[in-house]
Amino acid sequence: MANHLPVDRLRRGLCTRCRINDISVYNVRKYLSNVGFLYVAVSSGFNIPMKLTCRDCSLAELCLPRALSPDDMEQFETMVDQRPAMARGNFLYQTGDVFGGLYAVKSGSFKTTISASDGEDQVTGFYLPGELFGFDGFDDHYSCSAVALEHSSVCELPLSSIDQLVVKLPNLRRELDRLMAREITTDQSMLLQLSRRTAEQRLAAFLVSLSLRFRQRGFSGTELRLSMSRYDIANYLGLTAETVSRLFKRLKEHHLALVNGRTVIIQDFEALHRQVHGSGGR
Amino acid sequence: MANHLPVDRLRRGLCTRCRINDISVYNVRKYLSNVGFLYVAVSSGFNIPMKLTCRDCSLAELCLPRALSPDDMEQFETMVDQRPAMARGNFLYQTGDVFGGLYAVKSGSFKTTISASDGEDQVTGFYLPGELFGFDGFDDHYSCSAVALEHSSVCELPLSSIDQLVVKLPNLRRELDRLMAREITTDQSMLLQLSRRTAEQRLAAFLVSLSLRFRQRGFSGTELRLSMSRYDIANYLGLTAETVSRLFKRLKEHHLALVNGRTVIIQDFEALHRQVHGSGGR
DNA sequence: CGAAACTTTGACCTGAATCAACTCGGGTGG
DNA sequence: CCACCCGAGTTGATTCAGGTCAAAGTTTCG
Repeated sequence: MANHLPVDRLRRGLCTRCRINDISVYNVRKYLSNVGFLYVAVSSGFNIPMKLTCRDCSLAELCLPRALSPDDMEQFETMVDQRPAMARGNFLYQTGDVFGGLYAVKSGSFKTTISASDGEDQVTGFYLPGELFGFDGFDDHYSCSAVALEHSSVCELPLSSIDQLVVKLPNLRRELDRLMAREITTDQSMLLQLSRRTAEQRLAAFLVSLSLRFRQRGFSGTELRLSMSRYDIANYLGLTAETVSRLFKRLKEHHLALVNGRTVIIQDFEALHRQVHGSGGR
Repeated sequence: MANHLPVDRLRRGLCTRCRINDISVYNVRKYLSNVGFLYVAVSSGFNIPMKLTCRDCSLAELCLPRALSPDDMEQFETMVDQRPAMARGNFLYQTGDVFGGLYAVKSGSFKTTISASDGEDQVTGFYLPGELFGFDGFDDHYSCSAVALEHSSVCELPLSSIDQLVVKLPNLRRELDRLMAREITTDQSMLLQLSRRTAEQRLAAFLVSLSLRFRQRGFSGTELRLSMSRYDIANYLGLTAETVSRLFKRLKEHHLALVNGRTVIIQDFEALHRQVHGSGGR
């Protein structure tokens, strides 16, 4: 069960396999150094409490406070609460809960879902380490539910802190506005996806987006481990699990990607990219 | 060419037919008073410049500053620019334009569209008087284009003003956050619409939403005049114009609504509402 | 080790897209 | 004032992408 990650990230405590960024407290069994990469296998050791500052966090340059000066960062840190790790399938918040604050993924991953009156759910987003979510609650109550897709942990920025901080740190306000705008933009491009793209194009877009986000986080952009089920992917893309399964099969046949269970190896990123932006939808 | 509206709205200058809220400067030809309603016919008189304060605006209780105290409102007013009226089909801003500010619809209506790399457009929203839009630009550049669907005018809240005001008026900041969150929420419920609902349900939801919004604005909730084409509606709902046309026909047959060109008379609101929330999509 | 949850595969069906006429209404210019 | 034109809207015939149902694998995890 080995995986690779850049040395400097390991030093600062990022584990790629389980994506928990407190690797220093983990039981590291074995590692091999190799041209800037280490192969590590990890086990157990979850839930060890440890106050990690934002400055030390391996996700610092991806996360909310990245726009802040060192001084501002210090103020910011004191307002952030680190939540205990959560098991897969647990809710961080549910539809209708009073807005408590925003959350940054520290490790693991989350999905947000909105539910129709008849019980049908729609997955509205997946969130990877360093990504901020919870904006759907800014209007007093969360309109979505957030569920951990695997063993995960988050940092919380409570509403009260936000109100205090945005006055003191105008940069933070701008950054929050920007992130919120980005949430709107991605939702809207999803609208375009869902109504104007074929199933094939949607899946390609999904893989391309995941690949880019993984790479940004220092993971491999070509070997991905999906933390969400076929059902979640299908639901997110407005398809059925069966269709997603068949599409994965087609990707294999066309040598665009190797898919085995939840492991995806992207063989031809360019081709996938072309498929997304390729001429016309349906 | 007559239409009705509450007396108190007329005094404050709201015309229902053309939805221009400077009716006092219009040439009112004929009116009949009747149990709190007036029937008016209006003509010509567009583009007469007139500085209208937010406090006098008939949309005050719907628009952005509604959360402000009279004192705050006074500060707010000075920052709002009234833009000249625009003809149908003109762009207020286009994809890629540098973010200039947010816009509130004063009269008429707008659509926002996002365009795919291949030129295909997707309508992401329709905006009625009193509604605020332009949030898609908060991340430096507008990701959508905004087009006037009819003769329309807007109030502009420039970015520089926003930055100044949110510091002075915390209520305004909260209200902006709330509106932005609402934008996210409606986009996400559109995601659900597009991927989990049948064509019939989507159109029903569209009509229900329009009806409620018209009513909120003091217009009739049962007799609507659509300012957008079948193509726009279809595009917004992820359908084709042909399908929308057939669905309207079906609504007529089932006596749920009378549709004639761009005039819609809702006959059975409850039934439409049930259709939206009815058990299961597809 | 075994149950439950997730995936894959196949056969079949259907809702909405596509393509192609045709109609209607409003504006224009002779 | 009317003939013409053009874009918007309607209607019908046909097609097919992706949904549905069913049943057999395959992980995963207690």
